[in-house]
Amino acid sequence: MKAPTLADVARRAGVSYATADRVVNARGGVADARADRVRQAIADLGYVRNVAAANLSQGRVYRFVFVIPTGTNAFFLHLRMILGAVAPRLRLEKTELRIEDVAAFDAPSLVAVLRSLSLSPPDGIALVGIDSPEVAAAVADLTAAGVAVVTLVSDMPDSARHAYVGIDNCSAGRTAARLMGLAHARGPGRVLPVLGSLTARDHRERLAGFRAVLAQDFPQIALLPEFEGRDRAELVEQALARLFDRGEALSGIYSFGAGNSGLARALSRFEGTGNRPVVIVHELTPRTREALGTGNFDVVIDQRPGAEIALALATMRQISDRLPAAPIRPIIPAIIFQDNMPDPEDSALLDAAGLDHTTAPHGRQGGLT
Amino acid sequence: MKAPTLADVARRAGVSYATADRVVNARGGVADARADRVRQAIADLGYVRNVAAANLSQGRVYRFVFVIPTGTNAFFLHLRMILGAVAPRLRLEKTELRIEDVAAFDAPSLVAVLRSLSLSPPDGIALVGIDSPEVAAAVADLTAAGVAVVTLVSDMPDSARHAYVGIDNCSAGRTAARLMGLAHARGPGRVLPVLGSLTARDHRERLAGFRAVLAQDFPQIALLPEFEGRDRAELVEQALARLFDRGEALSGIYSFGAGNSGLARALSRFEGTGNRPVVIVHELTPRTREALGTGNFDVVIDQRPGAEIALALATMRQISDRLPAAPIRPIIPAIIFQDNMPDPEDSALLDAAGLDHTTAPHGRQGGLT
DNA sequence: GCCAAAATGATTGACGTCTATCAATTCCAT
DNA sequence: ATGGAATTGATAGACGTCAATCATTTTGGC
Repeated sequence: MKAPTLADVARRAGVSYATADRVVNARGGVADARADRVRQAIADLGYVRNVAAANLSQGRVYRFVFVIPTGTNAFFLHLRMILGAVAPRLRLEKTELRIEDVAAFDAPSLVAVLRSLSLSPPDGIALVGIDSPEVAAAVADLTAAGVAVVTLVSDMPDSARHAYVGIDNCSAGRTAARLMGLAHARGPGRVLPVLGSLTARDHRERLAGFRAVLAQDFPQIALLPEFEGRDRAELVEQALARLFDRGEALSGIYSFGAGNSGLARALSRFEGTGNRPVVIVHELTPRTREALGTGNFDVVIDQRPGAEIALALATMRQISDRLPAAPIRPIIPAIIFQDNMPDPEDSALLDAAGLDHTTAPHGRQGGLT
Repeated sequence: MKAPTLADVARRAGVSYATADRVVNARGGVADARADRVRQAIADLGYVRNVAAANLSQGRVYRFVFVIPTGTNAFFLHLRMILGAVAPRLRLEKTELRIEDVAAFDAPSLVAVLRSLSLSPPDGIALVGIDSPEVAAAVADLTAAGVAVVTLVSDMPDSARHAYVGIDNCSAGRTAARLMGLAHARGPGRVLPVLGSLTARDHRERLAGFRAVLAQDFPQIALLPEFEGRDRAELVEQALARLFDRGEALSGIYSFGAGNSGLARALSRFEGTGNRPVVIVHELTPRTREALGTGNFDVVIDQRPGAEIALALATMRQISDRLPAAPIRPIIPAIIFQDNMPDPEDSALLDAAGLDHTTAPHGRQGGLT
């Protein structure tokens, strides 16, 4: 009752091992009729090639590249730190990680990096999606060349990327609105959305989800026009300071871009007064962690970069292994209060749940031993 | 620059391959001095045995057993469904899953199952912890026999189990309290805790966390004595009905046992009145999902059984592989509103983040290629 | 110094796959 | 029919480990 090998397939198809091998490894030079018989035998026996044996024989090393924006954005710095921390261990698993820098929000720069990568293509590339036809074209070239391409954090649904690894940003925005509504259970309020840039798809989606739920379920909350902070802390701080100086009575802030240290500074004037607005932000960073702890922020929605990296790696490996694609589901964000902050040193680690094994099954085939 | 093999170790230690093999596989018959030289060579070279090659040569199959309580508890039914769904795919990875039934909350029954399993010990066992010296003794025997033992959902910190796979229940209770407090931002209230049984460690921890945060940060909320529903829906429904009939003005309910369908029925009397208490429950099930959708519950704290199973499998595999133990971190629960419910059919699947690769690294060794 | 026991070395076949080479067969166009 | 091309078969070595066997050396007790 053990798993069939390629030799079994060859025997069943009535061909030699060499011919069966030519078919499964697409080496060419096999007549159609024979190739069909081999494929039929594979289907009949349910043959799945033994990736471990294959990799052993080839001495295969996976080469994966993460293309990460540069700059002071705390989230991406965190992503880099995790990648650095897991790289040594991954080497034991014959996986080499490389980080390529790219300017943030800069399509031409991203295209240049992708083009340069295609000179000696790695096995897989993870990149933060940007809405741009040129980037989409570069991605298409890479996938055509057999590179596994996944989008990280922000998707490019209209490109040829194999999968998106990240949270459902619309759902995250809706969740933020629900939390905001919960905190306004017994009264009206005025809420300000602060974002990085409307050119980023993930930010657009969060805003749309936030708006939709507020409009539908919380008519007592007035939504102010969003402020575009361009991920720059000082801009955020200034804008809020001006608002507060004008005497604007804010009951809530939803900040879903970077630059939250500016937000924290602007809020310091409320310390001890007890009438600080409700503050919901994205991404657990040293700053937001601190603000949660001191009670200056209420909620952090974290996209769990460790889980994202783990899933990205597993996805790229699976594509490289030519395994039947398992459905990739979005990362479920963590909703964090001062009471359930994960251990800071743990957040440098990959998130639990192995992907070889944590691969989702195809359907409802059911049946235990 | 490739990874050292056992042949390299033998050469470095100045012994034959056979001797080195005797050491790493604990076959005995090696003089201490020589064994030490081999171990030194292993340390010097950083040798890590190639598990894939080893398994290939042995035709190894992992045998893992999940000991799951019987009964109508929706959460455990869900766990069983996930296990059934992933079993076929795991077989491709040379992993055989088996479920053993055990009566819920019943230490003698659990001991009997564990004893029977030790007759032909599997490679790993995952079980729901019960506070009991007899169970702890049975676990100790199993680990001594070389079985990888992990506790699932509820821990047994004083036993010899290798790891706990589940959420931090104290933190979950604190989170629930924070959410409850957020919803009471502008006024006092009376909150009722509903639990399954105080004999279950996970329930005790949730209650303790919930109490602590309410007492510390939300003095305006009065905490009623907890109700023990014994995971039985009809008991929960009756108790609440009596309470409401008496005119008790509840502003919040935190239910962290099973039997939430009874809670939903008891709450139906508030439909359309707009003054239903804030309801926070545990575990995403068909019932709680429905109640979230209709607006009868506000928040579900889900321990993500798919992620738990994935992590349990990865952990057992890692122990079986005699790999350096990576720290096991708690599962981060999902906080779910009507706005961010995961796709129902997805919840039958394992959670993302492969564990071979999603294994956490040891420390801060750092350094990319 | 002798003998048994213990320790060590040397080697082989298996696991399933990939790559490569060479020989043998079939096909097709002329 | 004949030659060249395309197809097919047979086989070997490599990957790193494990299990097993048998031969050889060393050790320790007397």
